[in-house]
Amino acid sequence: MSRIRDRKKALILNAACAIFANHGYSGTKIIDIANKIDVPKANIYYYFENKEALYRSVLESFVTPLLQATAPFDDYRHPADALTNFIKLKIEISKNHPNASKVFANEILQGAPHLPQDIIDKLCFQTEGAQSQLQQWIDQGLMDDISPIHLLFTLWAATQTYADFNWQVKLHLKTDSISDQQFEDASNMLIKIILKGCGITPQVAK
Amino acid sequence: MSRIRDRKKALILNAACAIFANHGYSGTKIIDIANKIDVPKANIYYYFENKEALYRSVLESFVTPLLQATAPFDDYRHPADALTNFIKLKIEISKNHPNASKVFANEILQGAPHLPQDIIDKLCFQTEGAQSQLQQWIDQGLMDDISPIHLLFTLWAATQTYADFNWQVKLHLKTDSISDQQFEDASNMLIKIILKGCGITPQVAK
DNA sequence: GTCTATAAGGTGATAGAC
DNA sequence: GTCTATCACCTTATAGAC
Repeated sequence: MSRIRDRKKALILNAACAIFANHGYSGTKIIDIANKIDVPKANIYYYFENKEALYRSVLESFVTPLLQATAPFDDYRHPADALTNFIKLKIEISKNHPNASKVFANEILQGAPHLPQDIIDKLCFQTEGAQSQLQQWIDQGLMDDISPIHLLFTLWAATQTYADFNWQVKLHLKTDSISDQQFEDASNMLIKIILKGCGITPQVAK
Repeated sequence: MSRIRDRKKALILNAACAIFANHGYSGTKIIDIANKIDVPKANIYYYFENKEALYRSVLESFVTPLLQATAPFDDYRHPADALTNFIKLKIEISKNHPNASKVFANEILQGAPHLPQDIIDKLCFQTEGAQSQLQQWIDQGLMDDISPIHLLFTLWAATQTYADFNWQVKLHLKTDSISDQQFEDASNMLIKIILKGCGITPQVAK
């Protein structure tokens, strides 16, 4: 309703996201979230019913960008464009929402004990669509015969890793924070390897 | 010393691995580990100093196979063989040690708060070696000019995903457990995409 | 809407009998 | 080597004043 309420909810959600990402569900204490944004602990409970509801809100906040990233499979007629844009979008997510990505990854890692069924259904539906689109392109001879679902697993993993395992990425890139240039390097390398590896030749200019 | 002691330690370690994988460090209760193998809680404390020591032992148990997987970069003269074997070994690890892989992944995800420095050093050392080997092959014209470290990030992510995110893999493959055939499919697809994507032509038979 | 104080419940770790 | 009983501590969640 009120803008103040929404702003404060967003503030809490953002702080919670960071703490949950670095400590997991059980490792996160409400008091740590409260301290991070200098509010009393009870105030958190005024805006969110309990710890689990807060956690689930963090999870849900990540679903929208995640679903949007799959849009290129519907929007483009040629795999070169679709895969290029999909990779770019997924790397953008890793760059802009590393903490939410980590919370989500941790959730999947542990077997999705808190993930609502309707979210699972949405993700499955999108994945089915992407799979059948890839299969069409294979049938049309626009790309090599590669198992669509395994290709998706690789694309998800290779793009997410820049968020979920950014500790490792920073360690080996010897940097404190991954630069825009490095995200672009990652994106370009992946596009190059995936397109060439799938035998996709760029669409002929019309 | 005694074989009985070692067997029991291994039993506890194995149970701990499964629980830590599914609940994280803080979410894991010693009593759950004890119940899983029907021993009293205090018995766990007889074999391991405390919760953190037990957790660290689980982490350490995964380092040996992890380091061995990188061996192909030293053992082979041609990127086709090295990458093929590296992918095969990493997929094998995902198949045989999914829980340990999850514990390790979760540790990295959270910024490696419990990972001993000597393990970090070993991993860095191996990675440096693999990077310079890849660079040599690029310089020799045996593969395309692809950032070695970004290629490694992709290889790690794409292989690990079959262990760490196996919940998701099972969901989309519509199976209760990933079959040997499916692991092989994953391995073959990755080898195909990566070799072709990196412009690597198989070594000419001598 | 905000915050202090406290209730209620659970967990890591150990002492000490066997 | 094994196990029961218990301690000490900590966290979620709420009641009730402001």
